[in-house]
Amino acid sequence: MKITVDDDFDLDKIINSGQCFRPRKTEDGIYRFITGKHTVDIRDLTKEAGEKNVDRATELEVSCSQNEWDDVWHQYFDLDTNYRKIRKRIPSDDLFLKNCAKSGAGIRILRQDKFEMLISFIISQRKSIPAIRTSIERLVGLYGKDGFFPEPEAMLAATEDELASCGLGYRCSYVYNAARRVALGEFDLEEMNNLPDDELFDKLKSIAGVGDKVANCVALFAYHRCGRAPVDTWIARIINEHYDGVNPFNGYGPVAGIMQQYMFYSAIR
DNA sequence: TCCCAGGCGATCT
DNA sequence: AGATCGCATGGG
Repeated sequence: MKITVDDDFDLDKIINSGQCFRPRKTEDGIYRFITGKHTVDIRDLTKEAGEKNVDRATELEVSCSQNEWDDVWHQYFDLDTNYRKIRKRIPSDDLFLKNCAKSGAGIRILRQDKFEMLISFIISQRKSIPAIRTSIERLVGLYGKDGFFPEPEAMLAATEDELASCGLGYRCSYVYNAARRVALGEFDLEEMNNLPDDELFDKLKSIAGVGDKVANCVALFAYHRCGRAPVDTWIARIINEHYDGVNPFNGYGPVAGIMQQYMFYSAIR
């Protein structure tokens, strides 16, 4: 089925923007995304035709039905938000950000699975992105069904040796305890969707292994709190080198997280 | 082999 | 509050 997206939309940038770890591009140029119990294969017909242009629409060929696209993937890719408009509203005196946004045009802030983001970003601390991917895929292999990310309940049966075999190292107890607390209902990740940003942030941080950075990543990439801007080593370096050590993200208001993604992508690519 | 990775918690001052 | 330090593995 064909889908037209009349806004910034670049799947290569999305899967390489560090916000997701499982989506991949196959050798045939097909992008595979998985969220919850849904999988979709996408081809970018515009890119294949060599006609990719940030100011024009993108034609996609998707493997799912129109209903599934509308119910799942439309929201997942945040297609109700106009990124082009947001990107062009960046004031020209912030030249560094403007250049980052130019190189990152096409990135979207995905609405990803809450439990998957929580576990993934707990794992992410002090790991390279390839190493994060390896650990997550091992978790999926051990506790997931049919290639989907594990249910929290499935991880209750985990042993320390099994988790260690996923390369989690000292994060084993963090991952196990987070999964246990979600499985036992101590943390209702869906209910937390109703909390204001600050309360969501504090609640996430009450999980061992979740600090400022991980809590902001979960808030941004699972709860779509686009005013949150995670500060990691890359962003900290940018703040020091380009903003005189003063965190600029408060000034970006409700789109701070989007600006953070442009900068992060620009830094790691 | 060596170095460091999308940080965090504990333990200081 | 702010600074420092140890931490388990895996990529490059």
